[in-house]
Amino acid sequence: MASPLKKDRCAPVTAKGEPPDVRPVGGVDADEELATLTKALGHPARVQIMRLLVRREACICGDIVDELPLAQSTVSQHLKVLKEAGLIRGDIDGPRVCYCVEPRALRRLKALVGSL
Amino acid sequence: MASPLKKDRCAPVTAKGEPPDVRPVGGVDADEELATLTKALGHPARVQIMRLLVRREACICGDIVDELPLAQSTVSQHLKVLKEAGLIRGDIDGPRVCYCVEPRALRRLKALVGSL
DNA sequence: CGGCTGTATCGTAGATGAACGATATATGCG
DNA sequence: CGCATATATCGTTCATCTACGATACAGCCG
Repeated sequence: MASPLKKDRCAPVTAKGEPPDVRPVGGVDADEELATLTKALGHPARVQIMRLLVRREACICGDIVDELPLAQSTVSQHLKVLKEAGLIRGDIDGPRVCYCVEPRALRRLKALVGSL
Repeated sequence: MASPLKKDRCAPVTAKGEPPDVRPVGGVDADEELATLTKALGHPARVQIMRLLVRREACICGDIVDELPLAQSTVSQHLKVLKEAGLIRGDIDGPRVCYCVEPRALRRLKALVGSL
């Protein structure tokens, strides 16, 4: 049903050709940033969403709702939290929205956590 | 003033001789664990506390209160959150309490974040 | 055009979080 | 013993989070 390609719309998760992140991993700003990112991730549903988006190497759309035991509006709220933290991106794809991981933010998160 | 050694009381932060963590980094349990750990870290004050405890390679005690612009009771609450998440430990050291990072939990957090 | 579908937003209710001051508890000291 | 110090806990207030249903909105399809 529907189009056979519901994924492979956003940028690839494994973006390798980008410049390295030169921002410091310490200091007050970095602390704030780490707190913001971890807070956004600090809910089981949002962890699940991130894993879904990472596992499928492309992004999926509202299929996320089907994977979680939550109402559509609730999932949309969680997606908004992740988006506002910069961890994911939502590209409008016709009537639906295609979410995908923002590789830079994910790498940044790993760097900040790794600096502890 | 007081005793010249207010630190160097808890276990070393760099515990190298421990067995590797064999728990899976995926699955529902891991998702819950990651959410719990990141939620605990998801506040600027708690990030600062973690950094304080990590930077001093040994643990410090109530000096944390002096470093943060928060009331003593508030700091104590944040320490409780971190402790309940397993990220730090508090060893009673006479009249004070000596907090230090729990290296296993920190490594676990890094592994879980790294698995994303 | 008009309806269908997918998504976001609104409004609301209950739960949790953050911060503080006040107070309790425990330990060492004189 | 009684006081001083260090930390935890209590009680409270205000803000934020979580979840839901209802509804609004936007694009496609017939």
